Amino acid sequence: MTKLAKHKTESLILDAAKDIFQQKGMDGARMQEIADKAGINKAMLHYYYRSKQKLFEAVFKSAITLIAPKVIDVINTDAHLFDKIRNFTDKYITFINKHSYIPLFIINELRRNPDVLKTAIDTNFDTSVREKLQREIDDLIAKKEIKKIDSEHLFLDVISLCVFPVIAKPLMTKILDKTNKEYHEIINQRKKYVADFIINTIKLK
Amino acid sequence: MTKLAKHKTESLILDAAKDIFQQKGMDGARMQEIADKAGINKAMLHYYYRSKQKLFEAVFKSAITLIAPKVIDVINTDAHLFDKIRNFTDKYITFINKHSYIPLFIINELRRNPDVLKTAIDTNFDTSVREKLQREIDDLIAKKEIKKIDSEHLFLDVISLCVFPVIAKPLMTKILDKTNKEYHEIINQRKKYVADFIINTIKLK
DNA sequence: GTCTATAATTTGATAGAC
DNA sequence: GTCTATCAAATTATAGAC
Repeated sequence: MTKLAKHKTESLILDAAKDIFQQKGMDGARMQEIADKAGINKAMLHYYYRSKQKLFEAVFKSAITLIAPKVIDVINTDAHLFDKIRNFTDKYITFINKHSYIPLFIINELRRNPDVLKTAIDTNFDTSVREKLQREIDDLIAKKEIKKIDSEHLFLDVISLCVFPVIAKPLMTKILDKTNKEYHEIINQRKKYVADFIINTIKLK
Repeated sequence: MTKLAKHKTESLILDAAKDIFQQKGMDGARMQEIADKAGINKAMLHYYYRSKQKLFEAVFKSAITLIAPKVIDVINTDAHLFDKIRNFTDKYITFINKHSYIPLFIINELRRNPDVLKTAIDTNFDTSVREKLQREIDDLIAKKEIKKIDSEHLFLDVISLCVFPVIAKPLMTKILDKTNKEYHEIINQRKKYVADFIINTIKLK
């Protein structure tokens, strides 16, 4: 039996658990529903993951591990800051739009349980990435290519402008009185719009 | 017996329910916990609100009714667009920072149940407000005070920049490696920072 | 209107056969 | 490893006394 086949059930369970947990959260998810989605018996969930809490933690870690590199890899390239921003808004909005449950899932569960899951975050976001970004910005300020800006606010700006319209999609669709298709088109426009917006604001001349 | 005293229990229940539901969501909230917080018996919850679902809907409607005017009132003043933006970022960040559970509560529960609660939203956000904003923007574009901008993207920008850093506070505090106090200070700075950021981007000359 | 007691149901978890 | 059957605890909801 191959290693893949050997652990086939385990990965079926994890995939199903991702779907259900990310959609309904820890409290709303039902072990029975996960088992049904995986096409196996409920007892198997406990055989492989012992408890709902343990299964949830596996899903949470996989979500962080999936999304963190999307942020970090862009910052770590050698491209110019403007290209990083353009690259990021395009790739990141595409990604979270496809996996639109993940950011809200992380935000929610971290609010409910701020400490227990810190390991997953510490492992994936280290300070060196932020320091690298800060140095790059300081450098461009010195060269008078951009205004004197705060890297932390800039980071928050970019993330906010990309993520919020996606996670608040059902609410904003109603407030703006759009169809789902129309709102989807607005999100697509933002891949370029957000980058232009940010770059326009920070660049000198 | 005064009308206030007559319904004292009912309002004790609603206040307690707001706390618990907004903190833990529909699925995580427990009727017993709400009763304990209200200082009355669990049976009273059902006497006044029949079911958990009905009590939840009362809380949801009150949250929408509390937050919607904060957006609408600012747009409806006769002030210049720039002053509206400055006024909004200041007042809105102050408000949601104080009631930081409300935006996430609304976003979450609307995701889980997009249709049932639409009444509460339709009642509070009507199209005339957005049309008024659009006319004002068109007017300023014609006067060449601001660039040609899309009012819907602008609306999303302002809301995103104000709300996201607050609702993602536990996550962003960790990613930016801040203490709670330091992050709180960053949020405070944004009351002015966000307005400057937006105005700087849209104004001509 | 308010309480105690309890019904009815759901759900995470386990025992034990195969 | 996988399944069926079942337990034990938690939780919403209600009945009925006061």
